[in-house]
Amino acid sequence: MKTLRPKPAALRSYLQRVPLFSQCTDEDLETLTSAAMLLQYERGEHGFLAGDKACRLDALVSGGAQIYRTLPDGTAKTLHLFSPPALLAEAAVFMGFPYPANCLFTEESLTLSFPRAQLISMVERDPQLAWRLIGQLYGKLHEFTDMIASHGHRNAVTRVASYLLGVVRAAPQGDGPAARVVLPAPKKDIANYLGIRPESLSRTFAQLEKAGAIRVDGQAIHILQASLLENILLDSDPEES
Amino acid sequence: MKTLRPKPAALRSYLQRVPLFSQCTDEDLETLTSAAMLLQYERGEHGFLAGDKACRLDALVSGGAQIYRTLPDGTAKTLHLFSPPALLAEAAVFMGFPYPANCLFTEESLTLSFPRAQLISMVERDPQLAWRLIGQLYGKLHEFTDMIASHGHRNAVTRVASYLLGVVRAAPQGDGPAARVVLPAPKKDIANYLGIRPESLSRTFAQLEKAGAIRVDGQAIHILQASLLENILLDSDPEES
DNA sequence: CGCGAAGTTGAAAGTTTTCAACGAGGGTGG
DNA sequence: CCACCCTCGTTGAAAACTTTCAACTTCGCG
Repeated sequence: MKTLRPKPAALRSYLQRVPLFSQCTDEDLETLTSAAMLLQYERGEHGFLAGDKACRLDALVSGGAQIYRTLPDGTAKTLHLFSPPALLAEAAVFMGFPYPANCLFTEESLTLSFPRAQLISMVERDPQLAWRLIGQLYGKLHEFTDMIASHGHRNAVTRVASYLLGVVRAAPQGDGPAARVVLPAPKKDIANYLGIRPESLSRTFAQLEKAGAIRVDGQAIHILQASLLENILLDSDPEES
Repeated sequence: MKTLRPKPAALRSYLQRVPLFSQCTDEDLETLTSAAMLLQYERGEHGFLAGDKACRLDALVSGGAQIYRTLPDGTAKTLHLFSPPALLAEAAVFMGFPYPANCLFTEESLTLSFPRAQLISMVERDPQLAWRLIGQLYGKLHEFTDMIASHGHRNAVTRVASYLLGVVRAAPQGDGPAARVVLPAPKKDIANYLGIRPESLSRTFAQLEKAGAIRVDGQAIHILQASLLENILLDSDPEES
């Protein structure tokens, strides 16, 4: 982890990409800019560990991160995959609780880091900001809801199809003939996130590729026929060619 | 669904059991009491459906409820099982979004129902209340986190053990020699919540019973040896007798 | 008393995991 | 600049697990 010293203007431009602060008053932005730090993390480095005191809020502005938890039997379960812009563990930070899980950067990343005390006082002064925070939490709750629902899918093919469709929907690219999805983490982490083994994910990709629904090119997945994926969700027996 | 007309004093006593409002000022409690409705639902009745406009907040004060979503293939997935006291879909209500899932009462239940507009203005007047709301959302986020993590458990036995331990921990009863857990819904719904078939849950209970870890008595589960369950979580090979 | 929903149990079928081996890619050090 | 190593990803075959299908029992309720 390295602390960068960017020009205030650059810092300000990063700041405006963070959804929570995008509509702040100039005064608040000024305060934030003066106290925020721009941090650089290597791939494989940890942002925080479960149990750490949450005294700073990190906003991911570039790169990628994952939140994972270590289960009693020693294995790890990925709870969340983040692409920028995203807030990391904002709920724990605002509540002043220790982090409930670990944060690992899956690529070289940049984060904006804000001291908790300052955020608290800003929220207390500005009801608008409180509502936006509640909105953030709602959004995350909704994501988790979707994730749990998708774990209900019977087999691996369905879960993967559901995941791919979810990502293309969230991506800003045209979903026309051949949308492209770049996986936000190595495939083994995607597999863990989806609740299957890396081998199963590999086989599932191969199967979808053979069916003509996608084309796999390293971490990039080309969606050739979204309709095929959608059919898999509708009926788990899409009579593959 | 039937609207009851309780005495204000009774209504007030229900109100104080709702965590979000337990520390409200007398004035706020007065306002809430005058606008709140006490509703009675039958087992099998719906509180709301996905897509409905969330214009009231329901607090479960007795009985039981489940939140479930219908997947594209027509099957249902239970996302949450509620025992009183609990708030139902508070995030959607405060954000003014339509409900993202369905609410079904698993037993005859009583809820306190508050009009959204009133809650919003109360939160805006009272920063303390806003923080408690954020705390509520944090709590729910945390629950979902645990749930997703528990879906990471390899086999059904481990998931069930994890679930049982989670419930005893949340229950106020002594966890001494033989704690007792009453399932908050029929076993088929518990199974769905855990992401397994009812048959598998039945077999798993039988297995745990044979191992001497629990005793199943209808919807009541006696935890005979919590340590056995904990061992299952630590190592998925607890050399069963 | 009898019906229907819920739960249990058995055996076969289907899926995923596990174990193992191999190939490709990136980074490091000689 | 190349060899080496380690991680990641892929593929195969066997093992383990869950689901499915079906029959039967239990329980609650009219």
